[in-house]
Amino acid sequence: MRKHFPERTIQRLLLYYRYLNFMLQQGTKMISSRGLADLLEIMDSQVRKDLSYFGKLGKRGAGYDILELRNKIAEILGIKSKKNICIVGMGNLGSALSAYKGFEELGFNISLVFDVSEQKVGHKIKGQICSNYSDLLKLIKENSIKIAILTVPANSAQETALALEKSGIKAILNFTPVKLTLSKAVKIRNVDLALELKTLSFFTED
Amino acid sequence: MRKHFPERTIQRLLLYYRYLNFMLQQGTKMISSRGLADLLEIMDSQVRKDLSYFGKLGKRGAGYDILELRNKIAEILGIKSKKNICIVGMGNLGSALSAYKGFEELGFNISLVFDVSEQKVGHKIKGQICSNYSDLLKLIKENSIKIAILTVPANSAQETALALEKSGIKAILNFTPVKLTLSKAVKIRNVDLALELKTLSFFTED
DNA sequence: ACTATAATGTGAAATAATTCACATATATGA
DNA sequence: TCATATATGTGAATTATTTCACATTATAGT
Ligand SMILES: NC(=O)c1ccc[n+]([C@@H]2O[C@H](COP(=O)([O-])OP(=O)(O)OC[C@H]3O[C@@H](n4cnc5c(N)ncnc54)[C@H](O)[C@@H]3O)[C@@H](O)[C@H]2O)c1
Ligand SMILES: NC(=O)c1ccc[n+]([C@@H]2O[C@H](COP(=O)([O-])OP(=O)(O)OC[C@H]3O[C@@H](n4cnc5c(N)ncnc54)[C@H](O)[C@@H]3O)[C@@H](O)[C@H]2O)c1
Repeated sequence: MRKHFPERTIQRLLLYYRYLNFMLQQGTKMISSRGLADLLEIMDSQVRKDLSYFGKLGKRGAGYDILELRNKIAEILGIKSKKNICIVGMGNLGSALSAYKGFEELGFNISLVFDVSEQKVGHKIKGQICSNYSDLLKLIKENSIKIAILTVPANSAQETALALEKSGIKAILNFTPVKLTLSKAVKIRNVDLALELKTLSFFTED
Repeated sequence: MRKHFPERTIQRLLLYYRYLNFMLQQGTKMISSRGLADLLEIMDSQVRKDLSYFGKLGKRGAGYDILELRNKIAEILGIKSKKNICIVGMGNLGSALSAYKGFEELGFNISLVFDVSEQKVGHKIKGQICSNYSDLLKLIKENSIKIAILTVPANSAQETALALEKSGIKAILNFTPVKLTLSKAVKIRNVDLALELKTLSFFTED
């Protein structure tokens, strides 16, 4: 099985996964590529192509067994094994994210959250006790955490990212509007919400 | 002169815009496509191709005049004219977004925020007085708002989206993990944060 | 058992986005 | 002024992704 799939394919797999789960709850047993495609408003051939990267998962003439396909996708995406993550910067956005159930559903567990502020360190925020940023290196190493969500102010972003790299973090979901510069060993994904809004707005008639 | 460009081009234009602003503050006058490209870690030919969609903006042998280019991009993206937007659902995420300065920098103004909760309606949240969801139609029409950010719970998402459509909204930035079904006249852009995290995680070695 | 219908899996074709390569223009220094 | 270096703008080539088209297999009805 190759390790070079379009990123979009992986993202669609996740969307399939959500719908399959929903259909399971409804008690449906089988679904066709067309059925899935209609739900997502994409082409059925796209669904088949996406799934075909990972083997022959369907049955000609019948479609896909929902339970089987759901489990297969969970396996492909590694959803069964919980991954611990941390959030750095428990301000407006960080604390909102720490309360979000959607991460858990995809196999993540927020096991540490950090801040520098005296008001926050040692206190519960959305059910999580906030750790001190000065213990970042120690705690992340101790807990072997590999993934971090970065929600500190823009002007501390690069510095914080360096600390994360030092502590052994291998992937950062970066919400700051800052281009982080780290070694190639750390994978960075930028989520730029202002950019999302502007893109939407640009392609909208008015 | 719109609509036929890759979406990614528009997004990169925004990133160029941020860097150009920064360089202006530094007092730099000119920048080459290579210079910009290095900052964003992309190809210089990509920068030139992006800009070439909008005319001959540079000077051979010299590069791009930063001020000129910045203004041109602002014009292309329509950043000079403020656009009013609203947020529906002032919970964890909605209230974090309402406090975000990044929207304003790209020409947006959050002029209305809505919730259904008695605790919130009529009270200030992050400096904004929260309006009652039951006044949505009236207030959005009165203020001719065309863009909405949707941050209500998943199970009210579709219903709320329909209300937004009815009130004249033309674009929705949807943070709920729900596929909204509206007429083609309303542009929808989904921001799926769990999906972003999972995509990052999938393509990370461990 | 047979026929009509449904649906997959996959090369091939089409479409989209990126990168290359270079002719052309400008700038700089001797 | 001339030579050299710099850098744009853009077709052409390449690479990536999506869609088509159909041979193949399964199902359901009679
Ligand atoms: N608020 C939003 O909705 C939003 C949206 C998109 C992007 N962002 C970006 O996310 C980041 C955070 O935004 P916010 O609105 O939550 O800001 P905020 O000021 O509310 O929160 C930042 C938090 O980080 C803490 N902090 C500062 N330095 C730190 C460090 N070195 N280590 C750990 N914690 C540190 C602060 O004490 C504060 O609690 C910013 O970069 C912002 O641009 C925010
Ligand atoms: N919290 C996050 O970081 C996060 C991340 C990604 C996506 N999301 C999604 O965003 C949405 C909101 O998440 P949240 O964590 O802020 O939830 P939340 O429960 O904190 O907030 C939801 C708010 O919406 C209000 N509300 C309910 N029905 C409404 C209606 N019809 N009109 C207006 N307001 C209404 C509620 O009173 C509440 O204040 C959810 O769909 C969630 O899946 C949240």
